[in-house]
Amino acid sequence: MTNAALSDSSHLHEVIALPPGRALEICRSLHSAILEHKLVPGLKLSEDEVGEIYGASRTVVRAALQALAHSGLVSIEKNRGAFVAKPSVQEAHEVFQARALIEPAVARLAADMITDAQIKRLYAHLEAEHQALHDGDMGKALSLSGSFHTEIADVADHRVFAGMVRSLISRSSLVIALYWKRSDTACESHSHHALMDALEKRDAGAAESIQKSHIIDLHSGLDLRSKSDRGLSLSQALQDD
Amino acid sequence: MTNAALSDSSHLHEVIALPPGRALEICRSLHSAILEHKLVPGLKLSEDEVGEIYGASRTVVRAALQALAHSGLVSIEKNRGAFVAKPSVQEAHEVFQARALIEPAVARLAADMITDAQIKRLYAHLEAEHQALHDGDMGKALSLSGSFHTEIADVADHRVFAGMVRSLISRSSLVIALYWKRSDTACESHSHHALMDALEKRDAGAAESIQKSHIIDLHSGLDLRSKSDRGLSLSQALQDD
DNA sequence: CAACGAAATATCGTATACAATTTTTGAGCA
DNA sequence: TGCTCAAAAATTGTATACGATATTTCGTTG
Repeated sequence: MTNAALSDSSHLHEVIALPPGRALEICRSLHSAILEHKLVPGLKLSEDEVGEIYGASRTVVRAALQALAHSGLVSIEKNRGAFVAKPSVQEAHEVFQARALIEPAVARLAADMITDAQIKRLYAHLEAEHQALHDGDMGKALSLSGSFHTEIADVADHRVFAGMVRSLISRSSLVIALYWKRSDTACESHSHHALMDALEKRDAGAAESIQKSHIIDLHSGLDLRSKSDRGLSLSQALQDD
Repeated sequence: MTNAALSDSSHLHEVIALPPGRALEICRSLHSAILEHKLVPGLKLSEDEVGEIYGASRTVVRAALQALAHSGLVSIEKNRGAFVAKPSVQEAHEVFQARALIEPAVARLAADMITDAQIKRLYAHLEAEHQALHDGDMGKALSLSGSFHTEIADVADHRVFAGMVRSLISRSSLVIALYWKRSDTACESHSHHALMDALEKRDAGAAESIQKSHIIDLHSGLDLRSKSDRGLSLSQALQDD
């Protein structure tokens, strides 16, 4: 089970705008599952099926799916149903461009107001991330790696930016599921440690520039060539026989 | 009636993530009404009442209200219902801080790729804004003033930023309804014309800095002192008798 | 045997009914 | 008059039923 203290779903209600209840629970559960890559992009989320799994009626499930659709994790097609979203190459670029603009500004804010308790908490988070990697639980490691960013936003105590970051992190998770090309997912934690150093020194400028480099680095770890550039054209595929 | 060609609701489905249907129509209608300050912050949006107005069942109305809740225009309280959102002073600051970061970057992008047809369209938009002011239709003028910003985002052709700008503009409208202190709402259009000059020259740097100044100027037009500073304390109110 | 098309099935869209909760009302009392 | 509390009314939360649309199946035909 995901450790609630280190998961980002505890504040989800602030960005999901759903009142507490079963719809929110289903929403959180699906959210976690998608972030851990247990549900792959494109997978169909049938209302009946989801409802049966959680023991809820379609009314409730629909509310949850619509909430996830609003945050970009699910796409709903009229009269066809809900699917785990499949961000296009274009959207993948846009998500990381937005992160490169917003997250450094958020890191700057966080450096100016972080408390000792929060520093401790973030180190514990890194430790959990490290542990998940050690255990070979990639899904959890990825999810924790993302929620590290949302926790920075929480430190900045800026609801509006925090909401944006949460949404961007979620979509990044889908982008990574679709387009990640690097094998060394572990290198991430190095950047996170560097950011922690800057935060601990309350060095806002350093925090901002480290975060910016980190996002750009992540962006460069994606294979965002268009399909035709990736040799998946029909003619080439047929020649392989 | 709002001119559809100049309203920002035509692209709403992209950010609302609601499939076409009556729910989206209700959503759009309420959205416009809130942006035109026909519905004031804090107003209760009863499901039955809204449903009767639009001739739809509560099921559909609920979907619309939840969509609006997610975009921050409506707040839903468990077992109490939906209300037009009432942003706090803190949130008001945050919304304009976010705009000051994002919109200048968007203006820069827009300057790099704006077409002649889009320039023409934007000038027509400014003309409509001017006309609304001349007619004394404040609600429409305010709404058009906001949608000018979302149209810039559309020019930039960046879905992710456009979605954020749309959401921020909507919330700004609520903030203005609650906290606007300046009487000269017309001065806005001067900034918009200056931005158009920069866009027409494809001067990305100028567009960025003009937009940043414009947002900061708007922010400074708000009275965001906390309640106790505004002389609305209980003791002072009682002394007025 | 592949292509087409119609019936059968499955899934979503919407309305409505009932349960749970909140809000209002007003009777009783100090 | 003003307060308390319980009953009534109103409103939201959820389940279910039915109609509309999409998908699949399968028999027919060229």
